[in-house]
Amino acid sequence: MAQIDKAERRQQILAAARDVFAKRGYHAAKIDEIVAAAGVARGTFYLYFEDKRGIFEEIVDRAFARLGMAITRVDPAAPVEDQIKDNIRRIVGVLLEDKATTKILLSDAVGLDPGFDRKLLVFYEEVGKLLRESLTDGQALGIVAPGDAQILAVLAMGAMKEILYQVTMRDLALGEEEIVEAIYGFLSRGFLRV
Amino acid sequence: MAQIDKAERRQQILAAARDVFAKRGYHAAKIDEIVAAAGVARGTFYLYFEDKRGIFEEIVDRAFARLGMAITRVDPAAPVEDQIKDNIRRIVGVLLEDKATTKILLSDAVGLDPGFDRKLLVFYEEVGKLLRESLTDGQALGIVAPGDAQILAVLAMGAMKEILYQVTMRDLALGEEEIVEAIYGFLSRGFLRV
DNA sequence: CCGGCCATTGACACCCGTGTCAGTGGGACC
DNA sequence: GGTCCCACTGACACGGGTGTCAATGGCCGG
Repeated sequence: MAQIDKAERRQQILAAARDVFAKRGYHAAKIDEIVAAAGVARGTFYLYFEDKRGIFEEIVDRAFARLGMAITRVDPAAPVEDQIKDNIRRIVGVLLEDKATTKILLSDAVGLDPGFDRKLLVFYEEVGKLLRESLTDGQALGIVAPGDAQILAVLAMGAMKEILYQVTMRDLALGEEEIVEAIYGFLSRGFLRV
Repeated sequence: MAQIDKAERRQQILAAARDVFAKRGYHAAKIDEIVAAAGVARGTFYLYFEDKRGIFEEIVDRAFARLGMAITRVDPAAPVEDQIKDNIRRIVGVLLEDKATTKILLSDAVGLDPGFDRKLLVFYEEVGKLLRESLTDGQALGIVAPGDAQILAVLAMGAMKEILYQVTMRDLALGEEEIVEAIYGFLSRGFLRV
């Protein structure tokens, strides 16, 4: 076995774990399958990661970090349409770029155990807070419909999560820009025209 | 131990299992804890249910059945607002009435394993089909915004799932009617008023 | 060429939870 | 009161997956 840079080996195991978790789900993913996929022995895994839970958590944390980077605050003083669309575009981009990780985030990490549930809720709460504040600003300017900004934020996040969940789990053949436009249109105007 | 009607005993174990699954999540829920909660011995459990997976599946199937009953087709010839609101109201009602089961549906059953994922997707696909058809009807009549009805259906379901997920997992103090109105307003008109 | 270091290996022991099954007891019917 | 039946019991064996650790070997500096 060729000597490999430590960081690179870590990366290699991380990528294998991501693929196996995405394919099997957290519990059905066995360490033996991960190390086989990484082309490494069982013991090596434990040199680089605490345990199964640890590596899974790292995958999720990195994904959240990437997602967090993609989201920026909307300035309600400037025209909002492009700002909103850009946010949606970046989020969709990050999630479709690595579908294995997205499946892990939206499916495997859900309902793992109470501890992990809390981690997810905290992340969504942070994103929700940002969104809520933007909505509240918008309401003050009259460009966002009145109503509980907290609920609106949750509904908006849910819509996005679901379309990306469906695109990831079934292979809905949708282009990125098509998804972005659909989300934007839905969030901004809903669908009734009575 | 008093003799009990068989159906009642089954029910008793089912209820205990529901509570334990909701509290711990699927994998952390041990048969021993379920039977303890039911006040029954380990062996008895296996007289009534195939195995852990079996009882979990039954809980989910029953929940889906109840949910399915709550949803009715929207007749686009008649005024739609009340029909839509009634559907939302019934769905929200069913899910908030038994939060333990709702938590199981929206959290524990997600990403359990590929088999269960398929079951969930099939259910959402059925609901989505109904919704999609209603939306297509509405588009023909010009009362629903143009656009891919499939995507709109997914976005609408996602918004509902998320608000109910949040209400169930954190205890957002929201009244049922408040939730119904918020969902309806969001689905029908979105939130931008530019 | 040699010695030491360190990443890597994989067989193994331990753990924990599941599902089983031979035994128990209480109610019902005779 | 006796006997049969069946729901119920819970100790146990089995399986399989995890994390460990003593052994290995290749690279590098001397």
